[in-house]
Amino acid sequence: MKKKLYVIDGNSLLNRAFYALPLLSNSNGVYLNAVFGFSNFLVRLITTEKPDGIVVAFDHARKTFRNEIFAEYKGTRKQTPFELIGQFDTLKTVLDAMGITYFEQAGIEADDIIGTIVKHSDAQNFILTGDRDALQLIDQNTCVCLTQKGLTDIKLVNLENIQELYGMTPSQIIDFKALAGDKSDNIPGVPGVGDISAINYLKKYQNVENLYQHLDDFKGKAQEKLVEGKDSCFMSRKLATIKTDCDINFDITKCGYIFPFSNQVRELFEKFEFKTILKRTTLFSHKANDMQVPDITCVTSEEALENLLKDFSDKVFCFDAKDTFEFCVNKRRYEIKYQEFGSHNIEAMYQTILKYISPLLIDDNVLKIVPDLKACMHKLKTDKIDNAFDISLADYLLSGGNKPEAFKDSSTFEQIYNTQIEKLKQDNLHDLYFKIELPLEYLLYQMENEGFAVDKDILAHMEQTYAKELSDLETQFKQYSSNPDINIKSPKQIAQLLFDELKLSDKFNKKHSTNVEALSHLADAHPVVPIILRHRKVSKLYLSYLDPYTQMLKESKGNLIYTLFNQTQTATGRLSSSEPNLQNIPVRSEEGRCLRKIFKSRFDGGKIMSFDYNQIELRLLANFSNDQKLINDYNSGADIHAITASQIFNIAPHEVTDLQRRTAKAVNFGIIYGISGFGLSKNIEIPVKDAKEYINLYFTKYPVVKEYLDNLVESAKELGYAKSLFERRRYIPELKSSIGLQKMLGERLAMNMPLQGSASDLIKLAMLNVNKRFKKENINSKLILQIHDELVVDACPTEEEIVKKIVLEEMQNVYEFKVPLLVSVGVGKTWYECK
DNA sequence: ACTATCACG
DNA sequence: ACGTACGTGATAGTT
Repeated sequence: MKKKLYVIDGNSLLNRAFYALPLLSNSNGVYLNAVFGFSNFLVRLITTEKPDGIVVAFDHARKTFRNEIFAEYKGTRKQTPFELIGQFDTLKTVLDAMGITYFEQAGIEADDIIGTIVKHSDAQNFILTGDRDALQLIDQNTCVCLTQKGLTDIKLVNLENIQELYGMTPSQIIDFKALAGDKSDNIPGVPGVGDISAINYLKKYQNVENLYQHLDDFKGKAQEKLVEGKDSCFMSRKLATIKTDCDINFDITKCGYIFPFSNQVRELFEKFEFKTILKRTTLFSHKANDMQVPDITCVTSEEALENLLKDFSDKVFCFDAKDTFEFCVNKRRYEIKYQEFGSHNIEAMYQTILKYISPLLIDDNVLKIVPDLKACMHKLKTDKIDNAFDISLADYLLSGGNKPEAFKDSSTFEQIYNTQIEKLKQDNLHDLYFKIELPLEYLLYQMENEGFAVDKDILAHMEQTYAKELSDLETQFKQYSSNPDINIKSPKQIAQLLFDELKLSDKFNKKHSTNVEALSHLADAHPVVPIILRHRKVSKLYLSYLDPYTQMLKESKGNLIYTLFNQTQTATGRLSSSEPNLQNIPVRSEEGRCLRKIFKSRFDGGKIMSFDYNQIELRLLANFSNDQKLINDYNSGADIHAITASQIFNIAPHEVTDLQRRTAKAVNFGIIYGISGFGLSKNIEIPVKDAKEYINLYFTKYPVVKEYLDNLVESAKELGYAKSLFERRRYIPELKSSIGLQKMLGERLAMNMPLQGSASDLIKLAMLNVNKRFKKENINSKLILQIHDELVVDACPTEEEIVKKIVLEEMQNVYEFKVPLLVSVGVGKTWYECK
């Protein structure tokens, strides 16, 4: 077997990685997205292809021998963004650590190095690049892996398929550029000859020499162009020809690499915070240090635990309750595993542990520091933990929209706490943490424990109905395909059936997308399309909701479904809900909405009550911007979108048509999301020009809003972050990007965060206030869900009125504004009837 | 592990 | 010239 040598165009791939991945920096502010993409690419290459050798080639400087032939060669190239420049050297340190050889040399390009290598290697060569120039190097021993978009999608081009894919032989790639030129490299070619003529000429004359010997075949303009462009043509050919005789020190025996990766690689990746790669422990030859040295003592009996805690005199108790219980006494780490502690299971272990640590937990003079308070409460089955501090929650506020890290070693918690406390004060986050987030964690624990009651009969009935329809739809679908094994759930196979086998075409859908939007255009084109659409809808309802709930309740004695509220998940300060997600129960379509009939009150004769902030984000916009006109408009009490429409279209509110209101509604959403003409145009399917016009009209009517939004972007640029009403931060490094797209994204984030973030702040505060009132007034009804701008209460039959009064008061009066926050109430036996 | 799709605010 | 609405989670298919 021939050895496999992979020759990588370092510039091309690092560039691709840079533009394919979001621009994120590690905590030191170093940009590493391209290095991350490249490293991932290497990992994938090494683990799946198992190459015998890898070598990387880089360009050395902008000026090369080609600039001596033609000064403007690559003259139209844009400056490399500054975020990328430093990543080249960083990548080289990674390659060094992996033992991968790389080449760069003054005066020549990566392509020339690659050309020289493949001509001198006796291996099977695979060139990895995004640049089609390399196709000229294809021969018996060499093929090219072209990255399509990003780095995951790769097209293999070899001697067998190049003709079919490009209509040319490898050497004709050069002649093609000699004729058609290359815009990106600024190779002129023959002026006036484009891609199509170039291919036709080459089909007939094979190469440019032969073509110019048959100039007589051409007439008029075509001949003129060729004659005039002859010099340019041959010069272009020189420019496009990759050198294969560079003076480089290539030795195939030195193209190996170290795998599994050395500790050096691990240390680099740790510094770079490449967590997803580090998690794959099999990639590394040695285990991470913190796994290697278990400086932790196992506690194996109740007596041992009791003795340890007897001596406890600290003012701080650090612990973590997961599958094992870890804690810290006198700076030493201990852990308890249920098997070695003599317990039957984890639950039993924690009940025993609780007996011993409960005095500490309720002692207000002992500070409890934990990495995830709510998770600990669940394990210990108690919220009687006073004077607690959650370092993940603090980290969430402090890292302002970046993903919090996991805290593992309890002996470090106290130090982390000390640092965080200082930082919270510094960043004005102290109040947000102690007055809102930390108290809220206790409330969320309560809510998670309440659960949502389910009507098992209705659930079972719906589950069966949908299961039946689902299997009927699959049978029907299969009749339309020649392939008996076709899978209706595979977008790929559906695209194949619709666009290849049935030859359906949609001029708006060149990408052959199979989403609802694309398929609805085709609904009348073929009877199979409605079946697919129906299947999508039904399988969504069945697989995301009905089936999982059925499974969950099968194993439980009661009829309650419990969700988790994740408090450190979102960039804006919202909660998220999972396992199952109860924040995305269908409501927009009537059929989906029927699922809400499953959710009912736990009380006999009780009611589900839903309280919904009306357009909270728009009302906040009016308040924050202080646009007197907007404030007056909103205070007039009429329909907000209709008012906006009357302003945009310059008509009286009662003259607003449905379409105008819909348009205005979309404009209002656009304002919240960080407006863009393109986004609006796509959303309501109008020309970009019109969308921009509407936005302009809006800002003409509300100039102060425009000024406010501009200021938000300015302030975020200055500070490096956007902030909410209660000082919650979201860092926006994108604003500093020199890449237009990233920067514009940053600007939209800067406009959206203060609105979305403040709305989250406010509903969190309202939840705490509602809870306080419930406690004070001995309410037995239960707050069970929060859905961003909505609270759901399960109300006892006797408390309906008082609950309504309390929740309305607390939500509407949560903060004093010029434009008041309004809340609408829905009440019903089931969640479905809450409208 | 990533992508497409679709449910919600 | 190019391509963008903001924030989530679950599922299945594909790599």
